[in-house]
Amino acid sequence: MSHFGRSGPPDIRDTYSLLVLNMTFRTTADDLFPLFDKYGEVVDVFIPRDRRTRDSRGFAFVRYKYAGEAQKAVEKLDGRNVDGREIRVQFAKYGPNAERIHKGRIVEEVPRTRGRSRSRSPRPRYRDGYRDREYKRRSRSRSRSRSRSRGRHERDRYHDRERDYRRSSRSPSESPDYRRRTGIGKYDDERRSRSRSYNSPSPKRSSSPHGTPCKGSADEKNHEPSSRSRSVSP
DNA sequence: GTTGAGCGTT
Repeated sequence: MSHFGRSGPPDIRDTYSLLVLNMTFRTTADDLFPLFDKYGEVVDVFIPRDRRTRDSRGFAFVRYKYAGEAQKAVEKLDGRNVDGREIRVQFAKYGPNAERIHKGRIVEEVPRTRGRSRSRSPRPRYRDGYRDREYKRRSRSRSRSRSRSRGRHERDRYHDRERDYRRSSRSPSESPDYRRRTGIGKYDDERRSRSRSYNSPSPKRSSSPHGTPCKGSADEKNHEPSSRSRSVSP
């Protein structure tokens, strides 16, 4: 029944997309469909989810067949309590392929890179950039609210993914060990050799005389005797 | 198990 979003976008030619925000992370399309279907013909309900965890991201897209119904749903369902949380319903602003949408309807298709459209719009991300800058300026002791949990977790997850991918290296040729073994990493050897020549104390080492007059020196001092005397043996 | 501004799919 509600296999929306399972086979890709059905037909967004003459549909009006609504963006549902502030909904629960556990709300699914099955929960939204009946709600929105009561106010009009819902063509598709899609909830962007994580690619790996398949977790809901907290918002959904509801496509209506007619703008009037969509508008009605926006007026009626905006602020409706769903699963113990007031959802925010509004017209989608951007399409799946970054098309410009007006009132939920695509009014400007995405310019294909056919070469014809030489006058490609720079399409600057003022939103992200501005937000980032503002966030940077507002940071310091402003770590309140502004849940960027997704971003942080996303990075960590991606890191984990990369690590997993590396660990499960399908072909040994992609393994660094293999590269070094084959001799491709001779540069690494050279670099390592040069780096290994720590006979001459490089000034950029951890022990900077007048670089880290902080507790680092204290720690070193603290660790020096124990490490040198090495009297602490099991 | 958590999270809370946002704009999207095999």
